[in-house]
Amino acid sequence: MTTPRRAPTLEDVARAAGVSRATASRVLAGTGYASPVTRDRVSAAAGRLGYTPDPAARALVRGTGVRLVTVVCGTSPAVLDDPYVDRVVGAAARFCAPHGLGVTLHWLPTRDPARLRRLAEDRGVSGLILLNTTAAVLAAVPRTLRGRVASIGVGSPVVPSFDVDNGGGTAAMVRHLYATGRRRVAMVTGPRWLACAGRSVHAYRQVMREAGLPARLVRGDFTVHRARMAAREVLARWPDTDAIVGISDATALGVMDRLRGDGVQVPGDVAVTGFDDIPLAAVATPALTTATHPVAEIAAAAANAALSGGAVRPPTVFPSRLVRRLSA
Amino acid sequence: MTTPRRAPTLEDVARAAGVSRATASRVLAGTGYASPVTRDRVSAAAGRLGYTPDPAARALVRGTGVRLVTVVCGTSPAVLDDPYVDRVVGAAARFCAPHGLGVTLHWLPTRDPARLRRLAEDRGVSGLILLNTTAAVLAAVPRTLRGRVASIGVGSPVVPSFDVDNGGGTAAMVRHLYATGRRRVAMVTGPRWLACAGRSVHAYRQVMREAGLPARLVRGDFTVHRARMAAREVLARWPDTDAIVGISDATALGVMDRLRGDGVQVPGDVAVTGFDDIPLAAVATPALTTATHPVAEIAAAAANAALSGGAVRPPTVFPSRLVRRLSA
DNA sequence: GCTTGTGGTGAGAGCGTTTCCAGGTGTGCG
DNA sequence: CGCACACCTGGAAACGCTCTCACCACAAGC
Repeated sequence: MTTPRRAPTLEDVARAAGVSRATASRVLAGTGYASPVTRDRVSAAAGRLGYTPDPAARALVRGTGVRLVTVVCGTSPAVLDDPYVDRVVGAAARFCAPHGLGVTLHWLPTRDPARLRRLAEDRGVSGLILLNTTAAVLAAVPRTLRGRVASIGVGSPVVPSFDVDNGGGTAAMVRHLYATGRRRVAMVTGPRWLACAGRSVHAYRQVMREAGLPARLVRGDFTVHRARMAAREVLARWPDTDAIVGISDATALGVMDRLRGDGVQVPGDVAVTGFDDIPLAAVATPALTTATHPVAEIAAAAANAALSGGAVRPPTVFPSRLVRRLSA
Repeated sequence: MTTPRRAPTLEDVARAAGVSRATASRVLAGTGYASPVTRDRVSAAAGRLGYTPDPAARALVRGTGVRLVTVVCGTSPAVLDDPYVDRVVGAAARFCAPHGLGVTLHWLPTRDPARLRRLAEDRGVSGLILLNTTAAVLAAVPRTLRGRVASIGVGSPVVPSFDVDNGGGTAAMVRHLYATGRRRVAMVTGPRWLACAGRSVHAYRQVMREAGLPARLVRGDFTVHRARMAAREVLARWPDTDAIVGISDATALGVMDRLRGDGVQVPGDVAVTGFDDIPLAAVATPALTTATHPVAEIAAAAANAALSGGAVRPPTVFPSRLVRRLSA
């Protein structure tokens, strides 16, 4: 009877190549000296045996941790239920797989950013992606974490940050509405403390101001439920509204649902736009005009930054492209 | 100047409690003997120091791995892009976080299930969740993996499996259509090789047969794009169709979009139903009648099974509840 | 008295890796 | 020739944890 086929260790590779463990390690890591012939023999042996380094042993000796944590800031753990979070986690997991690193999800109360310290001290954590942070949270990032954190959605001078060009996308959207004759354009936003929402709102305000038009803002929270109520509020306050900019596709879909319920024609009476270009935007009624949001690319870039600990550069902004469909 | 606050180790806890490392380990793990007073002292010390065991060290010595891999079977890596996969990964990540385990994503070619062996031999892997598997893939699960695998979506005698009650949900749906007067009910399915799709189709066939009605089946693939084409095909082949059962909400939404484009009234001319109850189902036009699908619960249960290595029991079936809205 | 348990404890090995350090060779140069 | 210096290698010490094993004290049984 054969043994249950233990995974090959560095020791096995070294023995097969006729060198010491230290040498094998050096060759495989590509650090330090190694003669060409040893190099070949070691890599050959490793290939033949199908060697993969044990991430646990490696993490232990390097003191480097074994998982990437996606930290979602918010007022309650319910923020973890957002499909957006799942997309980020999925993309991060895809990125981390080749490194033998897993991904984990964690809720951080916005009111108590000090809890970040726990994560900073956890030896299992090799990097953090901060989602939906605030300036306060970013300020609470302990020094020991510098180089292991990346932020998605809010820029920072001390943490590498990544996001879609909310401002540019929203500005283009509002201009598009203007170009198609809309003048009484309202916006359903997200929570005020979210920076990405802030940038969108800012862009909206700016374009409207440039056009000499007043801003019409109603707060939402990214859920379709809240968006429905917001739509009603918009029409109650400004009955002549002829366009509503949703901060996200879910928001826009909620708005359209409400308008339809009230017998308002889209885009005939009121044009509606979203942001994100989720797959279902194309099959909404009418098909939703929106702007792209490369979530997966952004998450991968953030994961990379959180793991490679590069220098802090100005926030990386991913372009957003207008997708014109029927709703506006 | 203080040192950068190294995370406390078991050694530190032991010293603080005045016992040996071995004893501290026993107390914290709850294994073996320990007098009540020692127990108290150790737990107190651990609490005071904020001790968390290093997952890497623990995995190393226990030979237990450090991440849970979500294996998605399919013909191309594109299967990883399915939002459903992200939801499973997100839920698994939430479940694994307290254990210090990360989650990773991996594509397994349906044609080449032997590649599972690589994962089985990877010491970094402590458990596997198989998604969209086939009987062939399940048969290829190496013995060394028994007790560390769970399957979502397809049952197996050797692997604990979990899924929503596709059959029951679909049967209830078809009966609902029948009860509301629909007699010429078609179905847009998923790929034939997917077991979950098979169960839905089977249930549909059975209910139709019991009612003495012929089955009308068109294959889809869970994308809205394919669903649109499938809808057209349905109407081309059976112009008198008065209801279409979608295998998923995305499918149903695609179907509705096509019907609308063709000037067919929903639910006036044709009723349409989905499956999953995604948030956007409620804001579709018309609001989509569908069945619930507790993805997060299922994923958590599967993660638990893959990690705890319990005995193989008959597949665990999570109930699906009918959600009646306007489309049927 | 001596054995046999049984509850409680600590010394120490070992998990697989990286890395420091102490050697070796050889080559070039004074 | 002697010495520096580059190149190459292996021994061994960590990293933080679990777990086997040996040990000690005490009680019960012959």
